[in-house]
Amino acid sequence: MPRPRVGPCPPPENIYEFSMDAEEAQSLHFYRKSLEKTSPLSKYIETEHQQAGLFSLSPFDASLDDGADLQKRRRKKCGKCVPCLHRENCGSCLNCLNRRTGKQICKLRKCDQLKKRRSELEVSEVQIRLFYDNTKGVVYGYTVSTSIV
DNA sequence: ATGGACGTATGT
DNA sequence: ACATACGTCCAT
Repeated sequence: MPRPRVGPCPPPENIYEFSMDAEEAQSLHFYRKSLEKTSPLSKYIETEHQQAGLFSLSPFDASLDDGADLQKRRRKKCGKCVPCLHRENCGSCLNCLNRRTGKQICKLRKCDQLKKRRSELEVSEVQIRLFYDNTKGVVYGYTVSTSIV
């Protein structure tokens, strides 16, 4: 795998944008994972790619790992909504008062995403940006983002 | 519909 | 090992 250029900007090669469904995105992710296992340098290079911002570290991208039990894996708080930004437990909601047996986060801190049933969330498509050099036919990296309807 | 209990995934 | 809190089941 080629080395990415380090820095805040993507390398000046072509950027190819397209969308794929979640299943295709998983295949791409598995392919990347298999490359990591077969190349001794791959882990190091992967880190460089991440530092260069070429691979998405978004929660959804992480969730593409091991897609077999995607449905079973616990979701994580988004970290950006108002409830997530609350640092302190209110101490007076039912969840706070029932902390020991209830094992639930303070109601004021409950992430907006996690309030929804998983069945209410539908990933419509996955946007991919490929960074590549078409003179060499080399892909330097990609980013992944999802849209949810 | 709402809340309580609990197993256990997840991160440290 | 331990704390947190998600997912699920059950009662109301």
